[in-house]
Amino acid sequence: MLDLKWIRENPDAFDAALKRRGGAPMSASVLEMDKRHRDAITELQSLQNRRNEASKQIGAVKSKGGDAAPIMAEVATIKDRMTALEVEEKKLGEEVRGVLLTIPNVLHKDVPDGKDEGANVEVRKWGSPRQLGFPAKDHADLGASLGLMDFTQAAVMSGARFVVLKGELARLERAIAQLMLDTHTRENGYTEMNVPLLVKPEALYGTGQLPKFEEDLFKTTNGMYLISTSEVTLTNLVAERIVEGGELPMRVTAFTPCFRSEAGAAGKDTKGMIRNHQFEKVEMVSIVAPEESEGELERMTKCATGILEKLELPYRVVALCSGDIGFGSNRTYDIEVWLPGQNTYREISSCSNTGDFQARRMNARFRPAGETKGTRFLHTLNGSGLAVGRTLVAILENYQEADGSIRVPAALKPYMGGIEVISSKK
RNA sequence: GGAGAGGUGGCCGAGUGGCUUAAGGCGCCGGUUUGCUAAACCGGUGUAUUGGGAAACCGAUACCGAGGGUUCGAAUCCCUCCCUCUCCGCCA
Repeated sequence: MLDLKWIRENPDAFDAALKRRGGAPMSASVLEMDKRHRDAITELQSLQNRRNEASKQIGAVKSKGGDAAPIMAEVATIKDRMTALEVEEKKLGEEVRGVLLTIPNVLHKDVPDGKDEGANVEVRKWGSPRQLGFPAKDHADLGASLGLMDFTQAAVMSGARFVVLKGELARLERAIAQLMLDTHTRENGYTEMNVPLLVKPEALYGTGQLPKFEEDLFKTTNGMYLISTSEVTLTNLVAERIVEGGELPMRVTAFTPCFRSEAGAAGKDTKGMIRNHQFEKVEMVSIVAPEESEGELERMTKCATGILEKLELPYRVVALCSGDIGFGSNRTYDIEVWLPGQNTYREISSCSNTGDFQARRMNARFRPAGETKGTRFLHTLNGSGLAVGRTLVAILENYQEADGSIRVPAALKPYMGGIEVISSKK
């Protein structure tokens, strides 16, 4: 959510920011609504002031045995106006907030302009695709021929976009998550958390999935939602809180399932486990002071790419352009891993700085160290570290051998109980 | 799910309709005293919105779990909901 005061003082910059996102100017309508709201507040407060004074007089007069009827009559005359104003003020306030909740974050000045993902800019590249010397298979074919990846039976119980992993592949997924968590907790300063997978709508308003992207989520019959990413729960750890400055930076990570309806993705990535309704992800969230967030984004991106380097998987880092960047983010780096089966780089992580955008929605503030009064909004960042399912895909495709077996990456061997090669059980 | 007890500022805790602009204490900040520390004493100490001001600041309004209601006036009375604790039942 944007700062209404900032919009008041910088209407032109606000409209320019909307334009970069491909939106129409809104400053005039927002400020008009804001003006009506504030006028209502001002009038209501002056009436409340008069009522409070009159009520005190009534008490004083009555205690002396006098006649308070004239003053009571005066209060009665302003009562109707007050009731109406209360209703109006509330309605106008909700109207303003409702509009603010649908406005995307202001982009960082260095975000490249562009209409869609075609305009994203490659920032750096690491490793080079291995020369296989035979035609690459994709992960779905590899998994099926190993007898350890079953989409058919998953569809029987759950429908499309689900998978059943078996034996060494199930273990491999667990091993990948272990490596990621161990790396982030031991080397990168993150604290491991175990968080809820079901949340109230408020939590999703806080991180920005609601109100605009409800169709991407699974909703339960009692009005809760399955999380689409543990960014939601990890970031909401500071919701409605005032954090002491000395506690910053807060770095938290979690390994959780994620649930997405993939409403707008019909026909996209229908084969394999690239785009499933349920997948596992290790997420990183950093809560920092405003001055630190730009540096933290670079740091977090390196924490994510560090995993790919441990796994010796070639990747590139891409700066998202204005047309491709997420609603709440002011700047995003996508990390794309090389997939021989698709002969291309595919997204495996997305690291975003949301500035104070989510913090405003969540009312997440901090008191700078050494200051006793006053609070400021925190800055929040989130990044996948990494998508575990897609990492498994990348390992299958990059470590495949001509006979369809999979070598276990060196970094994962300690987590695989000595297994060096995953081969067909047929 | 059943029965009971609760939810008041950073923390503890008083407060059953108007001398409460939420007592008192702890903590924290500043000051006095002091060779230093401690103690003692004095003063200060929330959040948000709104109005005024260039600003430091000054005024107003709201906030005692949340939302409604009664009343000239609500932390206090009424209704609904949420959460916590204890016991019982069920359960991984």
